Amino acid sequence: MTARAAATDVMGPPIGVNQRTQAQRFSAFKDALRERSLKSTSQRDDIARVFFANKRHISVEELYREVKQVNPGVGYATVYRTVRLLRECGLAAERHFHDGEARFENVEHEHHHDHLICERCGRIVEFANEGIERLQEQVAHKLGFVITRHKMEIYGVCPECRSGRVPRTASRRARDSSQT
Amino acid sequence: MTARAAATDVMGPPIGVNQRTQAQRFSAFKDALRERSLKSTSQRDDIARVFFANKRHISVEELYREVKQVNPGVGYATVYRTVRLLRECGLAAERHFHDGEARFENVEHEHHHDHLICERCGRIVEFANEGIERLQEQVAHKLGFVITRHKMEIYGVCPECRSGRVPRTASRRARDSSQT
DNA sequence: GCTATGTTGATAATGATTCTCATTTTCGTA
DNA sequence: TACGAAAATGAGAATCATTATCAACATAGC
Ligand SMILES: [Mn+2]
Ligand SMILES: [Mn+2]
Ligand SMILES: [Zn+2]
Ligand SMILES: [Zn+2]
Repeated sequence: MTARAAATDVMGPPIGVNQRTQAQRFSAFKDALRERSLKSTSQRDDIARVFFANKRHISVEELYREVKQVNPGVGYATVYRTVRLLRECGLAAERHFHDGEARFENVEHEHHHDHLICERCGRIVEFANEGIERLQEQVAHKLGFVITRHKMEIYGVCPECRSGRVPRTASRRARDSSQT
Repeated sequence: MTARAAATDVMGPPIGVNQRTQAQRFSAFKDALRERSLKSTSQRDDIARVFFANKRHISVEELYREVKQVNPGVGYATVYRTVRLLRECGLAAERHFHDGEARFENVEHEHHHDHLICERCGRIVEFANEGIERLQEQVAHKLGFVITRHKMEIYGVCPECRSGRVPRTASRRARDSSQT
């Protein structure tokens, strides 16, 4: 979406191409509801719209607050329920970055990716690396396992944080996913 | 410790060599207490002994139950406190395998390792792979990060579970770490 | 319009972990 | 060996994220 570094050798193919538009995602959601004989409601629509429009890796708390601004009546439980629904429909992916709360991101079908997380400022950078994936397969195969999924997160300090002028506190997990 | 496959190419050097004995670990613990001006108590000793003697990847709940058998007066909070202490002393490593509760394992200084987890029976197999570690470093470096730690878990189905005769339920996370 | 059925919001419940605090232990020192 | 400051303990309350409950309320097909 934003600028991309030409680091394809180590990084694998660019992340973020071939994304569905917000509108496409929204109608995919409506279709999924229909298929499952679930009902369309204003709160589901609002929550989904905010989710599709949003930056990546949003927590339920954050999503709840944003939805409140467009539809103040929505309850916490409904946000939880809808986010679970989005996950079940394959439109949202749930992540757990060891900061207690779950985070959700839009699913781009084509590209699996993993994460690099700055322990100082909370920034999250995505990456995909074919070599790592291949080695994982090899290891699993050697041990007789068939992989269903995997999780890999690298924690460290991002370049901005290392360069001295730290983005102070407060804006911790607000800033998110520079999508380098 | 047990039999080891000669899969060093993909797997890296064998895990589990150069382990300290239980007694060595225990006295390292006592030393750590002294260094920090913490007091030696019977409950700390009992909890630590059980932990050092135990199989890998034990949950606080499990540890609590085992400690109860040797010292029924020990409270839940003390087990939590002691396990945290062991972690701070570098004698225990905390893991989170997406089954809600934290698990702790003895730290073998020489060998970092990652995990393969069977989603069917809960079996946990350890592995170390130099190639993966190297690629992680490369990816992080390319993105300007300095790695502090990382987490990688592969989930799948183990050979036993695939071979039909499933170790029924119930023994879920009892069986643990075949240390292939 | 009229229901059957799914949905909602408030709130209680849950499960893992941490905190509180009154009581008890430990251990260096007299 | 006895003291007493400092630390540790156990029971239960508190916390935090998430899920369950349930009465009141929309939705959608007829
Ligand atoms: Mn992501
Ligand atoms: Mn392990
Ligand atoms: Zn940072
Ligand atoms: Zn299995």
